[in-house]
Amino acid sequence: MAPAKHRDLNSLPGKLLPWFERHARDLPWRTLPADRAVGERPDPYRVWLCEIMMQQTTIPHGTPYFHAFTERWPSVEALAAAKDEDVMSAWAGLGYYARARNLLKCAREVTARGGFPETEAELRKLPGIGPYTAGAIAAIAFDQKAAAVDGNVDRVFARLLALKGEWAAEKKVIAETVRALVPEDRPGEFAEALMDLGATVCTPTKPNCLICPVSDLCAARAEGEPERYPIKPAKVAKPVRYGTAYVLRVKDQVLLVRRPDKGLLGGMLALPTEDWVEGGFAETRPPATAEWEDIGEVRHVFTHFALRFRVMRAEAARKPKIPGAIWTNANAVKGLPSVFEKAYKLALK
DNA sequence: AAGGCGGGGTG
DNA sequence: CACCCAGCCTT
Repeated sequence: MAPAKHRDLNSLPGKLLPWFERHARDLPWRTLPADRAVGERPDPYRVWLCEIMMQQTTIPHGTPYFHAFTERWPSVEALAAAKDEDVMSAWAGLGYYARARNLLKCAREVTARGGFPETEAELRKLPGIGPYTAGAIAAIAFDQKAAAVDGNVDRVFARLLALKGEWAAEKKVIAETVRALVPEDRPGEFAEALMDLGATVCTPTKPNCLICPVSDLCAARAEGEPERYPIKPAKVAKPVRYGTAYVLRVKDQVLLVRRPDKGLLGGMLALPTEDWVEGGFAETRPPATAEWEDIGEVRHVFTHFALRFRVMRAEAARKPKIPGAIWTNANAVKGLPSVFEKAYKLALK
């Protein structure tokens, strides 16, 4: 039996936590080490909200949304009582809209049961809470001995251990390694410290090993090319899809629709559009008969394809009967996902 | 295990 | 252009 790789890292928490006391990022949802030391704990609602919001999202992009949500819905009960369309609208532009749908589901389940569960296993059962988020909430909000392994932590440990194997398998090694290192007394600070190390020191392209508190433990550093890790599979090229958005004006109103809950941009307010296809622009099927004018094109990149989006505009004297139509004041349009926001802005010119 | 699912910032 | 980011869910 080979010795576990984490055996070499037993001194890591003792080096990392003192560093964190000096260099923790002061984020709006955090309770810093000095305040934790005198017994303060973060509000579980804010911890949960920020964790969901920051999934696959940069802190600068997500932070304004965190402020907007906590101001408008200060508690999980307040959020649970919100209207679906208000929450989806407030989430517009943040992306991964299934998060917003699950956020509401989760808020309502939590409110119904009288508060957040405190263990990783129970948190994991709630919608939108996966392995990372369950560990993060349990550790940060409830002082549970749980690990929070996000992209930062994956990168840090890929380097500490100089992992060269298949990435999906190595991520499991990392998860077990981190789990074994979580200190009993300060699991939340340990989770935040690892993330901060990855975000501010052990960065993707130019890790700053000279200021790293655990560089002496790092196998990749010893090899000399830490930036070579993590070794991930090559990404496949994104195909291009083509689509058309329709901006139909009737006096001061514009035609919007709501997309079905499942699938791309699910549950979001949108401009009418057909399915987007590869190979070129298809025949147009506008939502109403009118004098349609080709306004131009916007481009947008999604996770697994790029979109060339042609924008058509027309003006009608009266509102045609259109099932599902959401007629909206043209100057008060809000809550559109970015791709439709781009298209609509083009049509306003 | 693999693929769907946003958006913006950075080099 | 590519890669990355406080990942989760479905199939």
